[in-house]
Amino acid sequence: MTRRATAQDVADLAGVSRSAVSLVLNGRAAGNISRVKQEAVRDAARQLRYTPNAVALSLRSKRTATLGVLTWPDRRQMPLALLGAVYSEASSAGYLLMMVDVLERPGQVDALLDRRVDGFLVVAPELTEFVLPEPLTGVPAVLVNCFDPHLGASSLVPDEVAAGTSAAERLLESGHRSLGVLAGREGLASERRLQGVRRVAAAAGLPEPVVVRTGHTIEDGYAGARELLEAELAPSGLVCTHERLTLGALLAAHDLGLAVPEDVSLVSLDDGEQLAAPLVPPVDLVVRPDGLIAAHALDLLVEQLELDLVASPRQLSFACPLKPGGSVAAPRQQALGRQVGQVGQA
Amino acid sequence: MTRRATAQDVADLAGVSRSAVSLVLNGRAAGNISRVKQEAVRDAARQLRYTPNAVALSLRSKRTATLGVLTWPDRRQMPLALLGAVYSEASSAGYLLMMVDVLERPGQVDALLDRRVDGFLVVAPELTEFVLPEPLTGVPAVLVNCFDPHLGASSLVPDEVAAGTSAAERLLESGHRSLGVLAGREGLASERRLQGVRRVAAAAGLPEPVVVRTGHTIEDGYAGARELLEAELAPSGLVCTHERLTLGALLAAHDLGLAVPEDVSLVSLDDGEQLAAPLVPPVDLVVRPDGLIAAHALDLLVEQLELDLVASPRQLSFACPLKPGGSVAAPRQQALGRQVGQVGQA
DNA sequence: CTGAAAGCGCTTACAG
DNA sequence: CTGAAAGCGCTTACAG
Repeated sequence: MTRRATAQDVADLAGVSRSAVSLVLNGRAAGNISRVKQEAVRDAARQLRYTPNAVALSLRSKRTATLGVLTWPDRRQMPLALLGAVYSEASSAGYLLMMVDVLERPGQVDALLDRRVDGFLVVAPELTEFVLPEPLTGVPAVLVNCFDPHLGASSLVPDEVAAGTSAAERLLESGHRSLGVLAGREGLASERRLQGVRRVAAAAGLPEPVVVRTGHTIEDGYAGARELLEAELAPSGLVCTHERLTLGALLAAHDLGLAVPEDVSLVSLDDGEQLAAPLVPPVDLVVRPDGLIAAHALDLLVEQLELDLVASPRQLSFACPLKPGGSVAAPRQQALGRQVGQVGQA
Repeated sequence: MTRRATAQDVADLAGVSRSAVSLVLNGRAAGNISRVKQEAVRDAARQLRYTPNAVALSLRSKRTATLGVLTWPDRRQMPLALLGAVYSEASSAGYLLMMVDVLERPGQVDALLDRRVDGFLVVAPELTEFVLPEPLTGVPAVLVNCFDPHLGASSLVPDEVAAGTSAAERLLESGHRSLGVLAGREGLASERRLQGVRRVAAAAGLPEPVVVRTGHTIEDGYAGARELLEAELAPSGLVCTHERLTLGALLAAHDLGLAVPEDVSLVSLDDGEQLAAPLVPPVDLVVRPDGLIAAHALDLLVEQLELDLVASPRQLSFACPLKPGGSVAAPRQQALGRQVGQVGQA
């Protein structure tokens, strides 16, 4: 890297002092520096392509305009959609991000602290508890898609129970009376989404939904859906708590010769992978509002940074709207019963 | 953030000078500082949890131990696998990363330069040309999954032609003689992968593969595969140039009542989404060696940084190994012909 | 063996 | 209207 120009270089070229350069370039020249010299400074700066060294600036101002992001993958998957939204909001607010895998490399939290990032964002791949690490106490931080049980920082989370509720209601509204749920075995998100479905069924006086608890892979979804759909009294509508499960369920339905939505209806919850919505048919999706969550997260954090006060932690919850697709239809006449076709690899 | 201890604080507590603190903590105390004072310094540092301010360090050393990463999404998808591998290697080498969406926010390249990152990594979501931006000339930089036609920097790319070749050979070895290709409409990767397939077919004296050029979504794969599989002389083996196309193809096969691999064999190229391999059945995959590429990229860059010389640009190409799945089998007897079932939604 | 000084590149009071 | 000085927090020659 050829050495970059400093304020001194500009001053020399313009024939003024270093402080004059600073004044002019920061718009504080009014009534301090003569018009002629102002122009000289601007010219010199342009000519040398001068831009202040942000490191020096940071040392002086004690601000880096940089945020630390603590995240981690869940089943090899980073919370990409959420991170993207966070990045976008941070950029707009003038911050750059340093991301760290806090599970794999917890020590890097200290590296971030040493570098004097202005604040922290914790972005979880799945709703979970997250106890703020000890070195972060007193440091501005906001939790996204996770929350601190000890209330060490503000948090923003999707309302997963309501999301499950919406999914189930979508099926009810189309006339389904027997619901099945393909639910992840782990994690708060699975738990709450499932809870939402159950709540709706109970409130509507429906029989208990049939639930299969399973892993979170496509294969798991496939196997779980077969179990559900091959049962004696197979449900007519399925809620899948995770996108990859939905994908597996669709494959399973096909293997069983069941058409979606004619033979079985599907509603999926969103994990930000953009996997369920662009399926064939596009699956009805309860969407996590990543953009909204990220925008509020940055508002909250930036406010703390600019006012230089650590606000008392708040917990914000976000509704998840339903994005209609083509995977829900009225159930076939219940009375007629239904035969599971024996097509494809049985 | 409660004010963090400085070297001065440690010196005061230990009753020595600031320079003594620096010497001791940097292991240069030997024969300079008395044993007693050394201990005093260490104690004080521990007690105050002193850790040097990396910003001040950077101002002095002109190194930030930070790398700028230029990347961008392709069809809303970031090159996650590659970025993850790059992150992991960078961490191991002691570097933190600042990532920037260079398409959406090209101005942030300057922000990175102002912050004096030590070097740059450009990580492309799909093989492509990438002309190094003007402000980066002379700055240590390495291109990953892309290359500069003007040779402005070293680059590391997967051998996409050979990847296509491997995919096709996989089918040939199982006895397939009629190949179909579902190929993305855009991008060098599609082009080269397709070229690899064609080359194999030609070399083996097979008929020209039937090619459908299409978009890159799951729906595109679905539609394209139907076109291919419903044709008069449908191919017995399919190569899909992208994971999402593969997914669509599998759905299409199912809708047509074709079992994989009994009725049609499938091989996919890898885009790092981990979508094709965990399918049901797991699809045979030609894998991009992200870990290897990332490791070499960092070696190349770190070498430049530590030797402080900008090496003359090199172009490295990486072979993509085949990861066998369960989606390839010998074709049905050609002579018998085959009927496309009319199951599912036609 | 130890402390005072210089300097990395900035900006902001503070004299003149 | 302008320049010299201090200070952000470090480390490394350099005197004593």
